[in-house]
Amino acid sequence: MKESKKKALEKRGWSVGSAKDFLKMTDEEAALIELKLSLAENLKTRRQKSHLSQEQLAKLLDSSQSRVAKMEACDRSVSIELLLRALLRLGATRRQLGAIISKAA
Amino acid sequence: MKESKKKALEKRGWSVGSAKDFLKMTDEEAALIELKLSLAENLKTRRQKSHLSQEQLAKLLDSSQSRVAKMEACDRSVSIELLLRALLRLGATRRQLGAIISKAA
DNA sequence: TTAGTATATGTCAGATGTGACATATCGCAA
DNA sequence: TTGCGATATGTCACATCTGACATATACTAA
Repeated sequence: MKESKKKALEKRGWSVGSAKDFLKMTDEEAALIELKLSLAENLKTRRQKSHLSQEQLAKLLDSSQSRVAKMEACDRSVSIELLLRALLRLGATRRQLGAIISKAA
Repeated sequence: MKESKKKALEKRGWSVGSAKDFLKMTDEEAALIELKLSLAENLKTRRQKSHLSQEQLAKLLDSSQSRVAKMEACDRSVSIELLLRALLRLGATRRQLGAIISKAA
């Protein structure tokens, strides 16, 4: 993982914290987080391309603006399932989800 | 969704139950469940190809045999995140996960 | 400046997911 | 049949996720 990405994640509460903690992260954990990050980035892009505010998207998802903000920020409290659900609601196909997940962060 | 698949899901506690309930399922929900099902099937296949028992895989995942059984059975109580975690632990690459997710159930 | 809109952050009660355990069922060899 | 290893199912305490709310910050326009 790149250092810039690491820092971005630290801010989100991933306790990638010290180098020690960072090294303790297993490969799977790192892969999962990067995967999640890709989904979050894609969600933000899609929303913006759809010219929707977070508030509007929230309504579409039966959720709240604050949660949408957290989804896009890849907050610790956001599950992969929630991100997938949101992307599907925004019209993403299964194939497109696969493409997002395939690509390295 | 095919009728056979629907029945398989009913047994797993997805309350696809009556035709009415079934129709109430949104496209996204159906897509998510099928996606989950694909991951679960792949997990079982991978475990078997690795000649591991559920008990052995459970140890590998710091989990329990019963949870592994539920993962493979696509139980309601199993998250997509848990399935992805397990697949990664079994050596699946991000690209392979993408492929699983791309393919229709 | 002020006001308005969009986004970010912290918190919390209720919902959902998780490992662990007990127990049941299956498949097969002796 | 009996016994045994593997898998399935039900339950539960504890952990994590979620929507909602309050509030903060950022950016424009008047």
